[in-house]
Amino acid sequence: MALSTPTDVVLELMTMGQQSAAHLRELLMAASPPMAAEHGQALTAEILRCCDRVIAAISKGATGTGKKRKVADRGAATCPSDLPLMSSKRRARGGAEADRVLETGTAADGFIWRKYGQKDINGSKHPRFYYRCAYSGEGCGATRRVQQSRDEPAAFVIAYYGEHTCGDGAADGARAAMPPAVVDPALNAWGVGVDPNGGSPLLPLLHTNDTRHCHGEDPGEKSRGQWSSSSSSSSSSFSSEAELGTSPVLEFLEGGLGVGWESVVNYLDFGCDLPKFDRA
DNA sequence: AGCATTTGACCTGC
DNA sequence: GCAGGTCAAATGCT
Repeated sequence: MALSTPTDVVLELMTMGQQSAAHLRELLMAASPPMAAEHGQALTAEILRCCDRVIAAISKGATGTGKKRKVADRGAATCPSDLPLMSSKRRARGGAEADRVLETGTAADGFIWRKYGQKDINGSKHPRFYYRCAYSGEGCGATRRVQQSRDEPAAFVIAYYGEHTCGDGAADGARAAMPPAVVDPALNAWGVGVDPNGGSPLLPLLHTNDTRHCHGEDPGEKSRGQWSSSSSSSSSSFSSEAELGTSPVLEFLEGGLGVGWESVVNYLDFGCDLPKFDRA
């Protein structure tokens, strides 16, 4: 592949996805019964809209302002399926850059996550990563766990816990670019998330009491330093899970909609410089 | 200097 | 005792 940057790759993949969706729509129009065609067209239209938005956003952001942290600029071609290969306690400067994979930053779900832990999980050859909303300092209790799928290494199982109370309005737009493939943890089955409130059918299923759309306060400060250890010692006292039951608020397997989405999501989610949806 | 990231250590539940 | 989840010191980057 001659795609030199992650942005190029994402653009290429999104374009592929866009073409596939367009093709699907044509097929639906030609072959499906009216009802199915109607639903199918709505879905494909949504997919196309998402592709357009992502492409537009990336194109706009591809001009080089990408300034997450340095790591975002490095991992280029190595992002997707190579999960971070941690070496020693601290990666050596310089040398291992090619293998570097960003682990935090803007994710495909539009929220900004910060990694706070990593753990080797029994029976899984891939470690599990723990992320917390970057605005947890403001009391946002959302966390997520990311684990590379054992069966399908190119896919990542992501589980969300807790609720965003950080008022991330910008995330709404970004969220529209989420992959449509959703696993309902209760059903343990694939499906297309349809927002019961009439939102984007591409958005994952959320509990109805999910309060993601919270007050949009200015997240002006771009960084908050170390986690204000307000929760001090009781490490597992995180309450959101208790409030919401034992199952994650949202869980889905990224990579369920074919090569395009899978790859794109992997790129986006692991930090290959998704154009930042400005929170300010 | 300040903030982000890494990762070993610690905590908790089973 | 073990495994999963979290903390926080150490370290790197801007």
